[in-house]
Amino acid sequence: MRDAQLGAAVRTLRRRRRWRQEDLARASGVSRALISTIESGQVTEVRISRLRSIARALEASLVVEMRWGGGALDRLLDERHAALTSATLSVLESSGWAGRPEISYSRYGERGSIDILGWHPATRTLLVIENKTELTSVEATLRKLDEKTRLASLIAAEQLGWRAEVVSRVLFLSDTTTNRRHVRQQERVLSSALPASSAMIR
DNA sequence: TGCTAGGTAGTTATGGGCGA
DNA sequence: TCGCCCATAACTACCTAGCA
Repeated sequence: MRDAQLGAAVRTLRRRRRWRQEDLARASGVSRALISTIESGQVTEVRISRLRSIARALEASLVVEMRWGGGALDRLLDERHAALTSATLSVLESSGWAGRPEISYSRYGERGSIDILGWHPATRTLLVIENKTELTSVEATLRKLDEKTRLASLIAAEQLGWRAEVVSRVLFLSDTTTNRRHVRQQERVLSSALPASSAMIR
């Protein structure tokens, strides 16, 4: 949808309710000036969170999709993830662990892929590693990591013949300002679920 | 309802300091 | 050297007020 179309959609839905811009502004918690800006098609400087509030007030939903170079964006995102996976494998292997990337599974209706499965033969320890270039949702990440940790010993035994006595888990994040901020904001949840810091793990 | 000016609060990038 | 924290400057989104 183009910017002008988005503005027109907001206006149409607003008028359908017989609301003035003032009414929509109050319902969505933004200023009337912003409603006017959006309806005139100048959406580029408006935050997505504001557009979502307005859509919610109109009982509509906002779907944001980023496109670039056909399927090139997916490939680029994969490249960043692959680079992080590669770096993680290097750290793992230099510490005497074996590592297998992208172990897919489908069990009990749960399906997905373990980013890296680490194995330490001497201690029969299995390490479930989750790599994130961007930490968007801590809850979703921890939920998925729990699922993978729960299934890891079964998957490792079936697919790799690794019979573990201990299963642990690690979350690797790209070192970005945004990730650091998210970690600070969700510190209590993260430190409760993953108590060991980078230095301790190393 | 559209538009603008001026002001403000929040966000982000960057760099430096400190301890392990 | 690395990880972490913090201060700061620059930038941006959004507001109010006011006029057409």
